[in-house]
Amino acid sequence: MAWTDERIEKLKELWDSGLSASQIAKELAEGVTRNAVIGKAHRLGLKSRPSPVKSDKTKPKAAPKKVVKKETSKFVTLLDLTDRMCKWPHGHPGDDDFHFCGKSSEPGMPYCAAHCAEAYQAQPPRRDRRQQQRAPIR
DNA sequence: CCCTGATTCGC
DNA sequence: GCGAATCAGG
Repeated sequence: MAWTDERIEKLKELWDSGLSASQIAKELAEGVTRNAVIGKAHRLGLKSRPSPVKSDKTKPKAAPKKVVKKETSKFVTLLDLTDRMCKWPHGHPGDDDFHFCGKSSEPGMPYCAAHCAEAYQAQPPRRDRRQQQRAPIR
């Protein structure tokens, strides 16, 4: 697929319109991918516009932030866990305060007694729950 | 995971 | 010159 003058014209037009490369690719169709669009746009010298990535690394990054953090991680992290530690999670994975309970687990159990109780509650039967709520006779 | 444009490199 | 693959960030 060659870049005819028509296509190039349209490309410029759409690009200037602020459409994204993928949008333009869809618009032009004909087996044109966004990569093709971007590649051509570059060759044509079309600017980079609100390009998310590159741009400038103008990052003075001078925000001391007053007493940043505690360097001594007091949390039980995934790496700290041994098999006799309670693996009950606190927080969300990925958060830097994500950690585990870490207390001694019950023998053979992944959690401490308290968290075993949390984890292993039997779910009340979903069917046949109808009569449970009935007021005691008499 | 979805998206963005940028770059590289074999064709 | 072209664009898929890859990269790098949102």
